[in-house]
Amino acid sequence: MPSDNTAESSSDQTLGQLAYDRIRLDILKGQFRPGSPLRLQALKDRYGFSFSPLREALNRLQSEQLVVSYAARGFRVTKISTTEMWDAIETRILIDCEAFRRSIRTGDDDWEGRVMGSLHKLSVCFERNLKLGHAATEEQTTQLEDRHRAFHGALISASGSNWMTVFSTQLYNQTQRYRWPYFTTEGGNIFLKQSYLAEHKQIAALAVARREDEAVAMMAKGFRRTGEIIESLLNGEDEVARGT
Amino acid sequence: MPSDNTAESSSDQTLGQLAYDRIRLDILKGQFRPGSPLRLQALKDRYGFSFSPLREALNRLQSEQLVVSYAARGFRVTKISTTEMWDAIETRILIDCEAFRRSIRTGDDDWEGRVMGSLHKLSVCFERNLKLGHAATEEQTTQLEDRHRAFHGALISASGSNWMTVFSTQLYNQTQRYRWPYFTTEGGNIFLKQSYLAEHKQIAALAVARREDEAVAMMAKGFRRTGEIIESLLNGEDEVARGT
DNA sequence: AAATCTGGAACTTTCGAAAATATTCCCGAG
DNA sequence: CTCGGGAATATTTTCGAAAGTTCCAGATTT
Repeated sequence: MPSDNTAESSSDQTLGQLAYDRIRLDILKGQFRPGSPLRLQALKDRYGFSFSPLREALNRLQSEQLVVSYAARGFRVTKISTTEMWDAIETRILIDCEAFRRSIRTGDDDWEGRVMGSLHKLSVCFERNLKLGHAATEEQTTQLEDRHRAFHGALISASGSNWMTVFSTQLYNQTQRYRWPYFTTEGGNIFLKQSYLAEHKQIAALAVARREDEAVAMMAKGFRRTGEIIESLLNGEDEVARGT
Repeated sequence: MPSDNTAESSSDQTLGQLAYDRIRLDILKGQFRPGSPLRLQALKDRYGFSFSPLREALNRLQSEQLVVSYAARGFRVTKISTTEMWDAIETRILIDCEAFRRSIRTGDDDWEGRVMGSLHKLSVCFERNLKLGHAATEEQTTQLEDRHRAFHGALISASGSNWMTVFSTQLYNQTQRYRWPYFTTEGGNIFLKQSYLAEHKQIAALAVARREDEAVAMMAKGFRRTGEIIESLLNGEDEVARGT
């Protein structure tokens, strides 16, 4: 079954690349608790890579703020907290909305195609999940996340700005960290909410209709609403709520 | 002579840290031509670090878009071009202006102090440079750049957003790459233009006067004008103008 | 002459161990 | 009992060499 994401797919990846991909995914999925140390020996045992590629991966993740390092004391998963989450969300609104605006203004047929195409793939997946009525398997959730990411990528893919794309991706990664732990719960799984899919359909419709302000406003609202859902769930937990 | 920047200064840096700092600085100063390969042996000879710390540094720089890597073919300095420059400038305007706005709205006495203090240090340096009337030494230019960076950092230092700060720094680095090569030329050295200092003084004045819109507008205008100066100089050169 | 092999040099990437640095734990002094 | 001191242990960081790729030039074939 062919993969969904737009990976570069060249068969010649270095081990460092692979290690980077796998560790990043595991952090995004919360396999390592935020704030916990990433010991090299443990990573070696887990993935089978040796020190060099692991170090390579960790250094890159450090620049992307998924990992922090302390001189001679190794690496840790970056902590999470509601203030950190809101910072990521509000900054993403700043970036994505501007990139979205530009795309709506200058996007051509190809862009519209990407938007509607990725929306369709998201919908298919989404409805399968809705029909299930409960938390899906890990693999299904992964696919849903991938397609959700692809859809948001498509929306801003005609911005013409490389930097906005890079930053958007980085912030998407951050927010995914907050979403993922709740995909197993009823109330927290946004992919189980009918309204969430409807909202995305409407954003796409407004986009191709070139109704810029409405589209952008709806996107921003969606980001904030997701934040509120997560926040209410986070407040129910001890460990994270008082994130130092 | 104590350093100007707000480095963490702890005496215990790893070699990887050091290598990262030095290579980054050399890229920003154009010591390596954009697009040129960064061979490990050459870097080892130049800095005296061995492969591991060098690799560490290069991987981090890759995440910050200062170098690109090709699997099993090593690292290169990322290319420059006018379109890349304008993307960095416009994205920086988006980020910095929002962060500036927030700082003006919520900044306290400490923030005002940082703004006026860093402005003063910049002015002193600037005027010494102006008095010289010609291109300064490398060391003087470095100090000027450091203080210029510190001033812009101070302006947005009360934004409350970690992400905006991170992105702003990254974009500042990019734009510095374009400025630096022209510090040795009469027409291109912005630090030799009286108006450039006056503008910065005015931005600071408007900021502490909480005249938000005017301050932000002037900042954006300044960024764009610098871009135009660089662009006109770049067009005079072959190699860079047709950046693929 | 154009295109395709092939061998070796130049580099990059990876490994495993040595060196350097932090952390833990135990013990004795106050 | 509490508080350092200091060896023993755990971990990170760095090194140099081995393994694996790419690149290039020259020979060989179409």
